[in-house]
Amino acid sequence: MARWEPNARERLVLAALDLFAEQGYDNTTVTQIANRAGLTKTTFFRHFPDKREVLFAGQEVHSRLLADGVAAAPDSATPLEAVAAALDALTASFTAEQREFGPRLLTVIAGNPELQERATFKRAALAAALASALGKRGVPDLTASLAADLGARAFDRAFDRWIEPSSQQTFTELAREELQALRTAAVALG
Amino acid sequence: MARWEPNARERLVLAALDLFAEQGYDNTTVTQIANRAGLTKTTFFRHFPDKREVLFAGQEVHSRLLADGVAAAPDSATPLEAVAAALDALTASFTAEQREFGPRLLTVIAGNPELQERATFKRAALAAALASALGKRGVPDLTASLAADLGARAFDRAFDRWIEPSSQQTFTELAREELQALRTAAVALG
DNA sequence: CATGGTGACGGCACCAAGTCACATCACCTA
DNA sequence: TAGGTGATGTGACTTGGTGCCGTCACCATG
Repeated sequence: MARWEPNARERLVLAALDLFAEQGYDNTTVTQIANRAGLTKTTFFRHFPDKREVLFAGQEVHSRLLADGVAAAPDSATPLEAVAAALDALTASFTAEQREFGPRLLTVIAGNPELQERATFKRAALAAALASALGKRGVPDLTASLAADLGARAFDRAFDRWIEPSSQQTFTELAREELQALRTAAVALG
Repeated sequence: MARWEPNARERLVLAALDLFAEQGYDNTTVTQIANRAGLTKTTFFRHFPDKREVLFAGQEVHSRLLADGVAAAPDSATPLEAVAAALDALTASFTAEQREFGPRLLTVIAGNPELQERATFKRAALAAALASALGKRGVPDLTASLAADLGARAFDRAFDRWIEPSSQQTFTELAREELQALRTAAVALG
């Protein structure tokens, strides 16, 4: 029999989400999170660099999915088509479990400025990954940066719609819809 | 003779900028900043809610300038024209002193992820203020949000150019140039 | 079977950010 | 001259976060 239960990381995430929802982010200490997961504070910080990150871990994976998606798009693809391909790859990686926890996650984040700050930063990181990947295709910086922003924006809006209980469409379908709507709105700015 | 020298806030900002530049953000304690300014840690936190904010304080003023600038634009103005008017108002409020400290400020921020996070958040707050002001003019949400993002982007890019020693143009001129370039690039995405 | 290495965890001490209650002193006004 | 006000100082406290060291299970190799 094992000395340690498996999935320590996942237990920490779930414990944190529970406690944050129950008593608020500020009123929850890292020690409480660790204890609920049957671990200690030290172990928590071995898995996550700081308290906030327990809700945002794994975004490097998302950045890579986006970058690879852009790189895999055909040479003939326009910048926005490449972004669409990247969103296809990213959204396809999401699971039903992630959809299930979505509303609680957004609620907790919405209730705390520190978490909003981290969320904003992570979103910017995703856009930066997209822009960098587009740049490697030869897309001019300004164009790449704008197309990347539309992609990040489409992802956020699609996520909001996807996690709604009444939603029937797939995450990928929603992201494509949102990107198309953003493209139309952007062109109409001129 | 006074017990306290005046301009405590300003002294704290200058002390912080100096120390961050000298020995790095992480290696500088709030107590050090306060002592260099002839004050104590408690007083520092009476002026700034946290250590990072000493470099970003005063951005609420910027948000208000943008919002008021949008509101003051003529009814006939397009969303981007309203954004341009807001940028005029904001950029006109900057002083030669702010330009002088710009490079050091950006260098310090570039050297620390925590500060980059706060900078990203503040930038998003500016865009949100713009978008909200546009919404009050009846601009649709999507359009307002995109136009606001172009505005925030133009501001950042113009600031980078403005603080360069070789720069001859005014901040306002640079912001208008950048906004125009972004508009062109956005329309070309279609 | 024995030995030693590795990896995940606990325990503990420590530093610095941030909070709070209370004291102090200059300045202003009656 | 007395009292009020506001900015500051003092010191104790909580908590996020780091670092060092010990412990135990597992695994490989002889």
